[in-house]
This record gives sequence, structure tokens and C-alpha cells, in this order.
Amino acid sequence: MIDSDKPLILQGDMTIVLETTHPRFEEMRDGLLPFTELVKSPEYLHTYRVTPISVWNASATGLKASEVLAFLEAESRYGMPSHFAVEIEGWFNRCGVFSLHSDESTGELRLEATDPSLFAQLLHDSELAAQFKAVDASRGRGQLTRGRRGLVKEHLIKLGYPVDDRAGYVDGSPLEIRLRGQDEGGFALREYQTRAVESFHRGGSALGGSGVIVLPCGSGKTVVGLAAMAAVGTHTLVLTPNTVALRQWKRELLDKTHLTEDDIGEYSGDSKEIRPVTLTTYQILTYRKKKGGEFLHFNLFAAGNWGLIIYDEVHLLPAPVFRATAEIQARRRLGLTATLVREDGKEDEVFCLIGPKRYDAPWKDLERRGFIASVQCAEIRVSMSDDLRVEYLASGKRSRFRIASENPAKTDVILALLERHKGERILIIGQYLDQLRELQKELGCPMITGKMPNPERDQWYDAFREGREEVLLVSKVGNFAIDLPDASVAIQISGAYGSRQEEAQRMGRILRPKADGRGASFYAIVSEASVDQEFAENRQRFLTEQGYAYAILSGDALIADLDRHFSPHCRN
DNA sequence: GATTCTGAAA
DNA sequence: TTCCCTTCAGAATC
Repeated sequence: MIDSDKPLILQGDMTIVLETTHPRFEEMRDGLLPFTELVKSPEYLHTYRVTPISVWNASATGLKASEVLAFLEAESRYGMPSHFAVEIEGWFNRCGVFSLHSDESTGELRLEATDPSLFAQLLHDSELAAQFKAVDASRGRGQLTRGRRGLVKEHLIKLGYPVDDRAGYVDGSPLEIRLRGQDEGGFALREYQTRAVESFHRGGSALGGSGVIVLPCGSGKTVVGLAAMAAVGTHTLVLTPNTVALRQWKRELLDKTHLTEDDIGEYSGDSKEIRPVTLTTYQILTYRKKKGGEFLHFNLFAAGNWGLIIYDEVHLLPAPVFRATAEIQARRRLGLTATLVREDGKEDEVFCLIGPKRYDAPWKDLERRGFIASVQCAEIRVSMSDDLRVEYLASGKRSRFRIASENPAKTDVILALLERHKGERILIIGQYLDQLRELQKELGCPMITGKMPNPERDQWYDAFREGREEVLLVSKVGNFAIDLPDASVAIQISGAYGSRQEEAQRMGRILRPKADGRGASFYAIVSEASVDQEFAENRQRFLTEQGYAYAILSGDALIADLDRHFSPHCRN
């Protein structure tokens, strides 16, 4: 039966197509998000895919196969391909097949399978079979030493079986952490922050206590971390991507909890303090003296009786830290991120070793409720000059991207945008220093790159904050420099090959709500019909998934439009 | 003892 | 695939 009003088209390869022009587009997008991944998002047709991992995360948030199938059944235009339901049910079922338990009698771990024959199949994998101390194949059970917990989970996820880990956690040394209430000049948790912490912590000692919370930049991820620390109440190790973030955590801890300087240790290049709450960076953990050498700081994991380990910006977690994480499966783990996408496709390891996604707030949702600024996104396409086009076509694949990215025709569009947003704070973000230097000559505004020492950066940041400078040119420092001031306009002139993460980080620069409640604007300028445009499409995927629509504009039209508005005055 | 610089790594 | 940024340790300098 074909019902042409229905919005979803289900395809045999487990993808789902949704027209963006459908009157119920938003409702459908929000309905699909919990159990799918967005794979493609061109202007009119968005493609989602159901995968074992997307199902696993759905399952961990409590969604049932029957609910998913009922939703798809009800909304699909051409019905459901025959194996669609079979696959989805199969994946949901796989989530519950293997479970890990703490074995009171032996003090070891027990892996249980609901289906003994599946367990028997596992044993054919010699590497996996070697992990067991004892096996009771007829009942589908095996005994493991505690140290093998992560290894076995990792192995099973590779075979397509996420393990339901109910083996519980060690409590770590207790430490009372209290959040300062509003009466003490503190703050109140927002409703979604409370829910995030609850979904991480609920289920008691055997269940809750590990997982990933996904919240946009500027929505208070650190605060969620603090609240989780307060809820668990134990010695805590916090891993951050860099020292600036580390200092930020320290400031927040001192400001928003009753902890004092003496409780908080900094384990970084400068100092190697280990205190009840210790802050460190991924970098120092992965430090090796020479290339294949040993990791000199991994023992930090064992150096304290941590009851909680927080992974800030967990999407940046370097692969070697996965291995260390596999060995500390008995400690509670919280991953925080705005964009749980990794271009290396290792999301499954994150979910497996830290824990499944526990909470995810769609950005658009928080925008509607005013917690983050509303943003208009636009991709502006500019043409290449004939000469440039010839050079572009003559080049190898490698240099094409750079040629298209550095297209000098972008300059006029930038000027037009600066004119349009006169009086606002504008960030221009680019990937190539040469390109940025050219622009600096043209615009005469300050440029921040990695070479600039921190004190000098701060001076420019202050000038920008106070409005003495309206425009700031930033290189890749803009991606992670969390001390960069807020702006209301971001213009992206070039970006990494197709990094969704980068796009989201850059967008994050303008998400903080504006004092006057005004919206923000995000522009990506790309060369038309080039690899630049192709990569931009990939970059935009994450934000599209979050509900942002990119308006496609023509650079020529934009400039012409501005000429109409401004040239009469200029002539006088 | 504090700071700045350097090279290596990712 | 690139280019860029950051960080670490250790050496050099004040």
C-alpha cells in the first residue's frame, strides 16, 4: 500500500530518506535521531542510517525495538523492506545477549550469554577463548579475571555484540563535593543538566555510572561534570584536551563547589600534583620519550583511588588512552562532548570502553528554549576566475583543495559580509596562514595564530571583547581556544578536509546567548563546483543532524545586492 | 629559581 | 592527503 503523504522512505540498505520539504520534517527528524545516524544531508533529501551502534545507543537510553518498528511502520511511504525489521530486531536483541556480572563467590567476573550456543561460538575465537579462566559452555557462562573486563567488551563489540556491563564499580576514596547553592552566590542546575546527570547516575552501583553525555558548546558541560562529581562523591580524575581547559575546570571547581585549592591538583607539564581531584591533559598521558617507547604517565590512573574519571571533550580521546581505559573498567567513567563524531570511526570504542550515550539534547531544542543563541547558517558559493579554474583543473587532487580554498574571489564576499554586519563582533576563521595574511593586508584587522604568545593574544581578545576591534582573523587556534571571546558572526573561509567536528567547534564560538537576545550568523564561503564545496557538504553534516539548515547563497548576488545598497552613497 | 627556546610527537 | 596548533621535556639563559 502506497501512501504518498507519509514522510519516510525505507531502503534495503538500512537507510531512511526524508524530504526536507515535508510538512512534518522536523517531527520526523527528531523521531529518527535517537536510533539513527545522519549520513547525507543535501538540500532536499536527508539520508539516515540504522546501524548496530545507533541501535545500541538507543537501547541504552531505554528505547525498545517494538517502539522503533512501530514508528517506522506508521510513517513509511512504501512500507518496510522485508529484512528491515529483521535487522533492527536482531540488533536490539544483540544488545542483551551478553552480560557481565560480579561473581560474589569467586571475586571474579562472569560473562553470561542468554543463548549458550552463541557462547560456544565465541570460544572458536582463540584470542577470546584465552581470556577465560573457566568455562561452563552448557550454561553459556565463563569466568574472567577482573583485569580482562575491558578487553573482552572491546572484543565482543568488534564481533557485533555490545556487552551489558552489570559488574559494578569500585567506590574510590570518598570525598564530599558540594555544589554552591544560589544562596551562596552559586547557581541552579538547568533542567536538562539535571536530567543528564540523573541519566548518568541512575540505576545504582551496578548499572549507572558510566557513559557519555552529549551537549552543545556553551550549554554548560563542565557544570554537568561538577554535578556528576557531587553525585558520586569520590576522588576524581579529570582528563582535558589542553591546559586552557584544565585551568577552566579548576576555576569552575573553586567557584561552584566548596572544594579548596588544596583539594585540587594539576598534573601537567608544569606541575605533577596528585590530589583528591586531579586535573590532567590527554597530551601528557600519551607522552612518550621516543616513538615506540612506553607511556610515561599512564600510572596516573593507578596513582590515586579514583572513583570517577571524567573525559572532557571525549571525541578527542587519543587511541592510546583507550587502552588505558580498558584497564580501569571498574571505575566510574563520564564522557562529555558536543560532537560525538570522530573521523576515524572509533565511536564504537568510545561507547564500549567509556559507556553508551546516556543523554543527548538536540541543539535546536536548547535554542528554542533560549539556552543557546539562535543561529542562521549560510553557505556562500563563489566562482573561480577563468585563470584559477585552469590552474585548478591542471593540478593534482592534492593541491586542488588548497587552490579552491584560497580562491581570492572570497575576499569580496567577506567585505560584503563585514558591511552587512557592521557593528557586530565578527570572527573570520581560516585554515591557511598565507590566506589569512593576505586578508589581513586587505582588512587591516588583527590576526591570531598559534605563533602568537598567549599574553599578546589576551590583549587582542580584550580589545575584541570591549568592542575596540570589530573583526578578528583567527587560524586553527579558533577551534579549541576556549578563551576566545564570543562573537555574533563567524565567517569560515577555509577548513579541514571534511571535519564535522571542526565545523561544530567553530559554530560553537557564536552559540553563547547574546545579551540583547539577538541571533547569530554563521557563514561558510566555498568555491563553486570544486572539492572545497564537496568537503563543505561533509562538514555540514553534523550541524544538519542537529537541525540547522544551511541557506545556499551566491557570492556574486550577495556582492551585487550590497552594491545596490551602498554604491549610491559611495559615489558622492 | 624562573623564564624562554627547541625539537619531537600527534 | 594537508596544514596547523598544542604540548611535553630538557637545555639555555637571565
